Amino acid sequence: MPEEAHSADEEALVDALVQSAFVVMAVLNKLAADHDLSLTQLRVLAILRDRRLGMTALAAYLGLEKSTMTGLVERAEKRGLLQRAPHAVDGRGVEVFISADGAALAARAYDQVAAALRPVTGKLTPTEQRRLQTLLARML
Amino acid sequence: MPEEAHSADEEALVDALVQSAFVVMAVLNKLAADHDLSLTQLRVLAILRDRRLGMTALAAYLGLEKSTMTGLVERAEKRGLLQRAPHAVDGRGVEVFISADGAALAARAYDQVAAALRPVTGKLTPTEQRRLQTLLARML
DNA sequence: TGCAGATGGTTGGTAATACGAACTAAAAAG
DNA sequence: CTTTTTAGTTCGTATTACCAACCATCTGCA
Repeated sequence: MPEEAHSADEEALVDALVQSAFVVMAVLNKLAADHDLSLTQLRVLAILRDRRLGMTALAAYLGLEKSTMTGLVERAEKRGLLQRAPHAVDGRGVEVFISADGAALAARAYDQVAAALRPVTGKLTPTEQRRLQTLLARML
Repeated sequence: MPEEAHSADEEALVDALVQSAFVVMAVLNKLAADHDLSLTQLRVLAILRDRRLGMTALAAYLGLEKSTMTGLVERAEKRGLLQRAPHAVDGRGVEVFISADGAALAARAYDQVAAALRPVTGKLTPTEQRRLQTLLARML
């Protein structure tokens, strides 16, 4: 028994969204791999581009358990992409923030994402691109 | 040095695409987890909904190494979601195909994806939804 | 026909990801 | 000043995924 009836239109939209998600993810994944990063690590760098966060907050952003973060951050720190420092006020807390190397890598990766997606986005005219962007923005 | 200059428009579109990809992925991931599946396993089920494939072909669809497939398919088979049979003609080959249970689960999951995305897609009017779908389809 | 090379899969080893449960230390609440 | 909550880490486990090495079979070609 289906959860709920759905129209052909809805089906088409869901398909399109899922498919485009996989395309984007494939690009991100490959790009991350080129830099010897996992997708998650790339996400961490992206998140910390303009923020400093504690482990728990970071985990929340990513939708992961905090216990997962320890190793993740540890490895990134060992590679000099992130840094950890005890929280100024809260004696338990740790603040994670991006290093210069990490920021540079994040910036480079960002450009590469745009470049890698250009063949895809390029199939639309500039007007269409703006319309697509607007629709997606409205949806999120 | 940036790979290539990019406009503010392009940046906005890339951001929107990436963000929507993560939203969709989060939905898929959670949904898969609800069924005790990984995202990859869910993908396998989706792919095999209307096909039988060999291990190598399946790996190609997923963009993974064939050695990765062995364990993946093995576990899914053990759970009765997939089946394996020697290829009729090619003595080396294995054909992987979905079982009745697997198909049922895939169908259920599909409905749930649509349902889970409804709060998101629902932010657009039906007309906008159609336009979005059209634009995404043109792009892919 | 017969053998060299290509192809399909598995195996084994390794690293990373992610979870949950249990634990320490510090902070907040009472 | 206890009790409880919160922040992070540690430990054990399963899964994902890769690579290299490895059979078995199949294909091309001499």
